[in-house]
Order: sequence, then structure tokens, then C-alpha cells
Amino acid sequence: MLLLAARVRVRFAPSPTGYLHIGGARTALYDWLLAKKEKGLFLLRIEDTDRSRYVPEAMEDIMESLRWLGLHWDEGPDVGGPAGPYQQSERVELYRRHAEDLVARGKAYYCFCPPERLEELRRSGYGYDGHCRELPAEVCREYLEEGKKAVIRFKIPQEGKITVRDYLRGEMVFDLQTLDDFVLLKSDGFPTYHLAVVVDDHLMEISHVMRGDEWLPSVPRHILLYEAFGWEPPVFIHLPVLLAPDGKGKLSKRHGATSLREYREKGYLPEAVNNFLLLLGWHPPDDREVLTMEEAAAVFSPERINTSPVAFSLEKLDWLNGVYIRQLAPEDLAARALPFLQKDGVLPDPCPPERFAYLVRIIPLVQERLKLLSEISQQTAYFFQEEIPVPPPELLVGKKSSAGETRELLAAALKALEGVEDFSAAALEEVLRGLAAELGIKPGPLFMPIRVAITGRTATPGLFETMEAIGKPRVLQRIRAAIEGLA
RNA sequence: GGCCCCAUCGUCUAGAGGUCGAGGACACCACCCUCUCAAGGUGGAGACACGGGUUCGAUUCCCGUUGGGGCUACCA
Repeated sequence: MLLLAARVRVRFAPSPTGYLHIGGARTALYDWLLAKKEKGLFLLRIEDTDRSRYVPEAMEDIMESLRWLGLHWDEGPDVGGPAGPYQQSERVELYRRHAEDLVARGKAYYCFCPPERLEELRRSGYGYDGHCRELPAEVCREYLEEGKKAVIRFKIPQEGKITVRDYLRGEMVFDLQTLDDFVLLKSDGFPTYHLAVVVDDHLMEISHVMRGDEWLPSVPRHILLYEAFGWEPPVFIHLPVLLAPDGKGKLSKRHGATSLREYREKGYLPEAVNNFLLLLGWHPPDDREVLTMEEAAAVFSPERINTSPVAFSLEKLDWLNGVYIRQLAPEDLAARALPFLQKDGVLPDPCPPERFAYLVRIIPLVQERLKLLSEISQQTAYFFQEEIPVPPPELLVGKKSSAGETRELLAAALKALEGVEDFSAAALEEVLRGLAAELGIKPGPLFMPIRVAITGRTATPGLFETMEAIGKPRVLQRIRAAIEGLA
């Protein structure tokens, strides 16, 4: 007994079978929020009891992803803690002892049924039939001594009903006859989920269990186990499942990105991902939906978690990402965008300080236009390049204009710009607006060819700020190149 | 098949018997702002699955139907 006191202790208990799933991230977030809100502790426990599905890199990815989200744990496999170890593969002795204890007390039994028999049983549509349940003790001992493969099964009481409780859904009644004698300890000596989760949640003094609602049908088994051990069960809070964006079927790889790392690689901010996940199944007491995790932790309450399935639709995530990008200080955004620019070859790695300083200067121009960090390269490449490809005439010449006219406009602009000493946005605006007035045309038809000439794009930040940032020499040179391209 | 869960705008949701001729957010449409694109502002369209009850009164409570989802492994 650890006697860690009656404070809230929650755990996130992923299985290292792959990268951290977006649904798992939500569970971890809710766990973290509850711990924060209640001034409790958040633990990380790795449930690696299935050796056949074990993926070596998974554990590192899970921890790295959680850290990226800022969901730091108080106890876990890397940091340790009073209830360790926090990796189930290091606790197999513990599970075995508990399973054997149940056998000794007549609440569980050894089963020697071969896989083929079990397979047949499964096809019949019912669970295990209790074949080994009443095996005489001598026979059992004999088999064991012979080294026969065996599992330990839990003995489900045969009659009656069991009432279990979910925090959000209330009481649920299950008929015991619909439950079969499930396996506690596998023949390889590892525990099944059911045994391990109950033993660990108890030993680690978990007060609230949050997990996906695919576990709802297993609650009776767990309650029965708690009763068999004579333990007090924790509060169960089952989170609504995440459905595919079209609402049909469970979210899976078929429906786009399901691992957190993919979102990170696409250029989503952890702030946005957290905020988005927060809203998938939970709603704040007021209508403020954009909130930091600190703000969320202050008002988080499990009562407000929904029970109906949730379609995982990304529209709001994209919007939230834009919101958080706009809130960032330029230096911060630059630092976060840099890896994307380097990956795309726009900036070198390592990045020289003066280039980074220039990036910081550019950032405010594109900040409110950015939805994903991964868009940074295509939106800013022309700032960093010495020369850009000469824009084709179809881009340069407006719908209502001609090549000749465009050439003349650019030539006039070039002439006016050559005389500008102070190449600042304000001065440039004055000069170019003056030029348009002089030519007797609206600003638009003059500005657009210039924009395309110096950026190669029709959609850019404000023209004058852009020109200032690119600088006089490159601006003039690009306009000259564009004029030549129209000849 | 058996067991379990769920059901408000396209999506996330508010709503806990009269306050609802159903509120917010994203997305969508229009207009405004405007050198383009964004951002921002204003406005618009858009939902209580269906059928029975209970009640003076149901989005809200109960039952059923339908629909969706999950579980039914020596996987979690």
C-alpha cells in the first residue's frame, strides 16, 4: 500500500503499438486537464503486454508527442515515481502473483484448452464455455507439472446481474450470463489488459479512469475483478469515440492523418491541436472556445464531457491554427517556421543569424495569411531568393490589358522607382499612387503587374511592404526582367 | 446473431419541462473594408430522426422504431 492520500490521480495508459493516435492524445489531454484542475497527479503508464504487437519506436514517439503537446507527467517510465515501474512488461511477476492468488481462492482457474478448440467456440458465436472450470485439482497439477500450456481464466459468477457505473452515463446493468470466463494471464506469462489494468490502477491508486468508450462493455469484467480482489474501483469516465470526418465508422488511417506526428509535420501548432482536441467532446461553460490549456484547466469539468460519438472534422482545427499563428510574436513564429523553410531548401541549416533576422522581419507580412507552418515556404520563397523565375505573360498581363500596355506600365513604374532614395513602404506608396494618378488609371491595374513582376504571384502581402522587404536592387532587377519577358 | 452505448444546423456544440418563434463556433453565401490575398466587420441560409406515451405544456422525462457506433481474442 502506497497510501498516496485521497487526491486525484489519473493516468494515460497507451499501448506502444504505433505512433500516438490523435484519439489517444485527446484522452491524455483530458487526463492532464483533470489532474491540473483538481491539483492532482498525472501519470504515464505504458501497457506493453502484447509482445506480438510491440513496436520499439512507439514508446519514444508517444512520449515525444505528449511533450510536444505540453502534457507533462508527474510519474512515468522515464521519471519514475513511488508506484513504479510504469511499464507493464516490468511488472509481470506482480500480475502473475495476483492471478495465482485468485486461483488459490477459487476465483480463477487454469485452462488448458488448445487454440483450435477456442477457435471453434468462437465460431459458434458464444464465448468460452467453461470447459476447464471444474477440472479436478490433481489433473490440473499434473498438467502443470508436465509443462502443458495454460492460461488463467477468471471465474464469472454464473447467475444474476451486475450493475456498474460510468460517471457520464450512470448505471448500466449487465446480465452475467452474457459474460464468459475471460483470460487473465496468457500462456506466455503476460497479463491480459483486464488483469493488468485493474492491478495497476489499484496499486497506483488511480482515482479516475478515463479511456475511450470502446471499453464500456469491459467494465463489468473489471468491476468483478475489483470485487474478487476486495478492492475499491476508481471512477470510470468513458470518452466518446472519434468517428471518421463523414461520421461513418470509427476514425482510421483511411480517413487521413490519425497520428499526432502527422499533424506536427503538416505545420499545426500544439496550441491549436490542444484547443481543437479539447472541444472534441467537451464544451466550456461559457461560449469562449479559444482558450489556452491553462485557461481550460481552470474551468475543466468532467461533467461537461459529452457521450455521443464525435466526427473528426478538421475545419475548425485549420481555423484555430490560424488564430494561434496570428497570436505568436514574430521571433517565435520565425523559430517555429524555420524547420519547414529548411526542409524545403529555402533557408540553409544551420541558418546564419542575419538570414534568421531577415525571416523575423518578413514574418509580420505573412503571419495573418498563414494557416499551416508548412505553407511558409511557398509564401515567402521570393523574399529569400536572389532571382525569381521570370513570370509568364499570362500572369503578368491583366484580363483587361495587353502585353504592350503592361510593358509600358512596368516601364513607367521602373523609371519612377529608380529615383526613389528612401525605399520605405510609405514612400513607395506615395510614389506609386502618384504615378497611377499621373497616368490617369486606378491603382489596381498598375499595382498588379508590379506585384507579379517582383513576386511571381498574384496573391501576396501588401505591395509596398513587400517591396521594402525585397529591397531596391532586386525590385528593379525583377521589374526589368519582367519587361524583357514581355518583349 | 448476442450484449452495450449514442441520437439538436454540413461539423463541434448550448440546452437539464414553460426563458426556444432553439443560442454560439467552424465551414458556406452576400455585403463592407481594400493594391491582390488574407485578416477584420455586418448580415444571411442552416437542426431538435420518427412514432407512441407522461404532463396544462415536451428539444428536455419514459417506451418503441429507425439510424449510427462499439464490444463479442491467450489485442489493447
